Amino acid sequence: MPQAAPAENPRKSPRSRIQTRNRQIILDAALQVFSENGFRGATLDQIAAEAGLSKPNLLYYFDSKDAMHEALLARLLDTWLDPLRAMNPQGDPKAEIIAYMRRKLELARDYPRESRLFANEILQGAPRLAPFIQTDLRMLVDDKARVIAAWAQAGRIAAVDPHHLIFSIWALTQHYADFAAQIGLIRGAATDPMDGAEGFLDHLYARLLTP
Amino acid sequence: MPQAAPAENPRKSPRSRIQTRNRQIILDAALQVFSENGFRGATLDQIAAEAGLSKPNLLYYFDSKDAMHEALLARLLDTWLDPLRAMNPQGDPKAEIIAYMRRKLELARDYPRESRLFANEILQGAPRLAPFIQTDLRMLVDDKARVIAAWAQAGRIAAVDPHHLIFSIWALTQHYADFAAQIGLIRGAATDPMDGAEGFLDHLYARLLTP
DNA sequence: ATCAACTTTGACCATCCAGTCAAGAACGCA
DNA sequence: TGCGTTCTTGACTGGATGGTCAAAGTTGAT
Repeated sequence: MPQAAPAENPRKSPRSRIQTRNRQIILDAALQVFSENGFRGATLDQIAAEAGLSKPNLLYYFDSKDAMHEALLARLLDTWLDPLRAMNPQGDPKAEIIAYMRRKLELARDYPRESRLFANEILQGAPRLAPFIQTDLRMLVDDKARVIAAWAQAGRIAAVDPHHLIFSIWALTQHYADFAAQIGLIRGAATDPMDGAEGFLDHLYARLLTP
Repeated sequence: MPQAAPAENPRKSPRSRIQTRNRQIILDAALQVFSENGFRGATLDQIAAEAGLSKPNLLYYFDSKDAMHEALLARLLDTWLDPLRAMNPQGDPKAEIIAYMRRKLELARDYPRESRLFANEILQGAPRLAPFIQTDLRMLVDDKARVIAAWAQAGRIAAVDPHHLIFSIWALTQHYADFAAQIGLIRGAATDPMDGAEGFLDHLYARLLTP
């Protein structure tokens, strides 16, 4: 009985140094390839090449292409909600909202591949994220929407639809990651696509929210 | 010599009623499938099923899967620039910009599949649209950016970066088409994802642009 | 040094999928 | 109705691709 039964254990909870290291390398490569080509557009051979490992080796660490994708999404969701969670109902309304926008903009700048992976997923109708969006994300958004509504009610910010406000922050910040190719082609590849974005968005939300 | 030489002519410039009708049916089906699954995720079998035609029949009207995709993008670009083109340098600045935003929002509402097709393309790095974006779109954007800059200079609207202003309009309007799945899951599938969007965006740009 | 467990890979398989082909069906003009 | 042209399709092909397998290489505890 060769290759006894490393089948299940090692992949679920990596223990050895090699395990952790290679799983990390594979996920990085997979993120690169998935975010560039979408799930179906990505091939294991591409990921293997990117990771510098053989294709069967990939499948030693992950049960399937799907498993890699799932692991990436799980890793992503871990940090995706944090910026919104951090919005403090006790803080200054305008400052809190703008700080949230800035954190999202930072995510778009620092993790554009994650943003594109997410965008790809939603574009396809969110087949794998629907459960998460419908529950965790929805509850969080509804919660914060109530906070914003209360701020507006109290006249501490202008009266705006809280949901649309949140959507606008998502749209405006993620646009710089998801549509970077377009921005680069229009403003010239030389200039950083995000140059001036923070100033513009600061100004926009300051204007929008001032009562 | 069977199937003499319908090879080139009929596909380039459809003449018969059947030609026009079936090319149309195929493009509609292809748009549906491409926008749902991306180019690589779409299969000819899916498109054939959606169109109610056999796969070889598809390839009688279009030389390849690529040709269908190209035809769709060409058709899309025909109308994609019009709303921005229509922005009138002689008109009232704020009204012109808001009218442009509204036209884009209408496009997102009426042609969400086209919007997603476009988004898919840009997400993949705009491989097939780069030539168009780098020339036609870029020139148009630069042109209108100058108009907006002049308006700002003259104090007729608030001082904003014209490029970021245009990007913000793209981001905010297309978001409702491209991320419709997410919005639907958060606000409940019952309510129209675009409900309240126009009011919110009107308010946003009115606030942003008032000097 | 030894051995069992862990890691790596070349060769392979089954399926999917874009595209081909030749024969047959439908159309439209005489 | 007859006939050339236009349409349609079942059966097929070649290459890509996700995944398997058994053998070989490596590691680390004793």
